[in-house]
Amino acid sequence: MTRLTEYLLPTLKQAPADAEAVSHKLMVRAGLIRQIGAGMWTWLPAGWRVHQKVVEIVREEIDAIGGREMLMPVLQPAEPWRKTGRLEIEELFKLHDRKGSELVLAMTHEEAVTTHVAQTVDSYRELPLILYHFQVKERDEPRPRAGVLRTREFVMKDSYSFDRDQAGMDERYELHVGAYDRIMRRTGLRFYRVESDVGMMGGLGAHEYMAPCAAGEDEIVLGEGYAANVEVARTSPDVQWDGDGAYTRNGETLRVEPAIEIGNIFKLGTRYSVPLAATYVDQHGSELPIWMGCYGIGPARIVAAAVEQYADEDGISWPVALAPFRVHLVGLGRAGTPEREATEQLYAKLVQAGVEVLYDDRDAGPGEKFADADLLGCPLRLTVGRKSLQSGEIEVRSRRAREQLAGLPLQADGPQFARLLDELCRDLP
RNA sequence: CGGGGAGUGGCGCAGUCUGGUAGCGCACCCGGCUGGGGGCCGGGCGGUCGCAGGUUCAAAUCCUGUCUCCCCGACCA
Repeated sequence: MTRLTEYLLPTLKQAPADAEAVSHKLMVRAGLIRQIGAGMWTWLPAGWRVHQKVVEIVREEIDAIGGREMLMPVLQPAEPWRKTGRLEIEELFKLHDRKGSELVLAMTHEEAVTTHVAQTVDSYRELPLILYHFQVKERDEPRPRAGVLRTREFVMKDSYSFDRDQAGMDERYELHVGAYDRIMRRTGLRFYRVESDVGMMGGLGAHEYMAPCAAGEDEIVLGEGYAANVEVARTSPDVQWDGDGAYTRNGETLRVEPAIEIGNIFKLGTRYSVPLAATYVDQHGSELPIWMGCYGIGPARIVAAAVEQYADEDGISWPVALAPFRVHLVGLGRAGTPEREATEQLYAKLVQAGVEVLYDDRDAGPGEKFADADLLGCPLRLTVGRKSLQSGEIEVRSRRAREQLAGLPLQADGPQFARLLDELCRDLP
């Protein structure tokens, strides 16, 4: 799989001086991301593995509700944006090509996807439809902050649903609620689905998926069977707000927690289909506007939220589903020693058995290796040293529980290791 | 956009007030010791001090302009 001596994992003892958020500090320290400008971040190999773990979970669940993956460009003509009235948005990057044509860098893809559906869908027989992609979004943020929590360029999964009528749109919306619930559950994050404000989009309903954590930019109001963002709570008839910090509902005092928005789902209605002329012909021959919904997820924010929620003083502690590697194998002793030889053999077996393993084969001291393993935060750490040769056992440590688990037999074969490690991971948080 | 702060080797910093030719820790390279929680000793490499202009015999240091980055707030379709 991966040997550390052949990898790029630039870990740091000290966090960047100006970093404030835990995820910002730790993701840089663990060698997952590096900054190239304000709100512009590179994902280094280990960080990108985590990002893509999220992407794969999202892809599986959106495919499962009938989503069709595609890819639309970031660079787009300005005209459709003018039609929907969104060319005026300040966060939208605008530019001109050498001929002087007006272009934009897309901040979402309603204009593009609706244009294509308008071009290609004619009949009620072709609806409903869910289209989605993972694509970079560009936003001229007034203030990027906190590492990858708020950036000017980021990958988003955005899906769009197209229906014959409002009831159909509501159905597609509910499918997304189910898919999003499953996605968030699978990531291992603590999250809430909260009612949100329809805002200036003037839509017909919306929810946000919020991950509570200290670096969160938003606040959510929580009670027994109740979760909403503050804007909604303040205007809700059954919630009393004293104008200060305190909220009550049916006599219950509600808690307020900071949280990161990791996803949102939105009933658009005909907000985009009307200006972009996305219509279909129904069974009676009438031309009608298509009913739409849009659904976003930011994988980078899920990654950062996972770091925020589970970090401790030694570093990151990934949920199993997001970890860059399941197993961090530490080989003690220098090259040529018997314990190192045993580690090499173990590594070969793990690789052959398809275990996702990062092997620290550096010629470094044990303290440094253990510290880096804690910092990177893979769920299981296997250690092979002189003790292992004597006992015949590989030491196993859980990153999250920070405790030694039962050792594994050094002499087991690859498939046995794969099975034992799978079982161990199943029991981990 | 308002307020605050910062740009000096890969990272973290000192030096700037009071001008005199750049330093510390870590990292890195070489040699040796060590080998179960960032270990030790010795020897090295590396910096047009963000950029441009000015003042001066002399500028990291003073002046002017400019760029960039961070934090708080506002904003966040």
